Amino acid sequence: MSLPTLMSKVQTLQTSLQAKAKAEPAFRFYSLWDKVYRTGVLRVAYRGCRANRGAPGYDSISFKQIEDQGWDEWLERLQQELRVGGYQPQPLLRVWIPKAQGGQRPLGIPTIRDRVVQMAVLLVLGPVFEVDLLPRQYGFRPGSDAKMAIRAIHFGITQRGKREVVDGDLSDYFNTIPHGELMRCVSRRVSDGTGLPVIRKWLKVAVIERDERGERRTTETKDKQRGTPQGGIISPLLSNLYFRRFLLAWQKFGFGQRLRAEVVNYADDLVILCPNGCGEKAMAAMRHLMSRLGLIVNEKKTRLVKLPDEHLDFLGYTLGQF
DNA sequence: TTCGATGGCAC
RNA sequence: GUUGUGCCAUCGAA
Repeated sequence: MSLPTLMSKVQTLQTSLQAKAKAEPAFRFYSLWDKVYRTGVLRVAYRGCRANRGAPGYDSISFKQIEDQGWDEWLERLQQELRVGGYQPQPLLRVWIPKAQGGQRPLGIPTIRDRVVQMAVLLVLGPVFEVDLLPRQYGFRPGSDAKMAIRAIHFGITQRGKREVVDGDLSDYFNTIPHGELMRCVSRRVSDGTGLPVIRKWLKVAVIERDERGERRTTETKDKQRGTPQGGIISPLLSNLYFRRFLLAWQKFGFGQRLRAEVVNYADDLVILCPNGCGEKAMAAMRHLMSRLGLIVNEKKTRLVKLPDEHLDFLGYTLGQF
């Protein structure tokens, strides 16, 4: 079948899954795995991974090697494994990259094989969870970008008169997300007996670090029962899914109404727009809820900004001096 | 409008 | 030695 046809078939699948999720907010999808290993989904997933032109993982197998050997046969073998349930994720390759503000960030690079499977799962699960994510979550989402988040903040400041802004930052967010709680977020929509264990394995796979002396194997996420790999294809979605819990708690405990405080979220960054006199309370409430969620508020980077005297730096923009 | 390449930005 | 999601821009092919 031609590539455009496969693409449209995948899109049709995605829109129907999303429509189902939208129509039934409490529906749990019980047969998602059989969609993950559909030929169309796997081919689109492979192509999507290749478009990134990313480096190989632990097994050192590159896109070129896969294609020299025959990529459709490679995909068929993978499909067979996924179908009979023999699929096991390979370890992640640890690479340290320098951060912009200094320090180093640990990447966990999956093998291309695991990246393709994760992409296939994202193609299927993404449209489902997209329905559940909240409007003020702007990071990592189709059709949304940093500029929209900035516009929302700007609107809150100028049109709604919010003059106290909590600039919140979480320390090492991806690596601190608790597995149990996260899997509960996934299980709210997914009851698939094959898919859920695979996602859990992705969270818990070993990490291989290479240096001059050789290889070192660690099982940090399995031991701490926390963290989603920085480099995993579904990690951004999972991070949004877990941050949603904070926003739901914010709603549930009535901080939005009581303090008239609106939260805007982009990945691990958040801003709380508050009227005069509410900023300190909102910041304290945020700290409390975050610790309840097992997350670490970065005290050095979290602060209360009082406009218009002070300004706010967020997502590469500076707000407050108009 | 939809795919391929290149570059940039946010996290 | 550099993963990932999303967005934007340019070029190319239909």
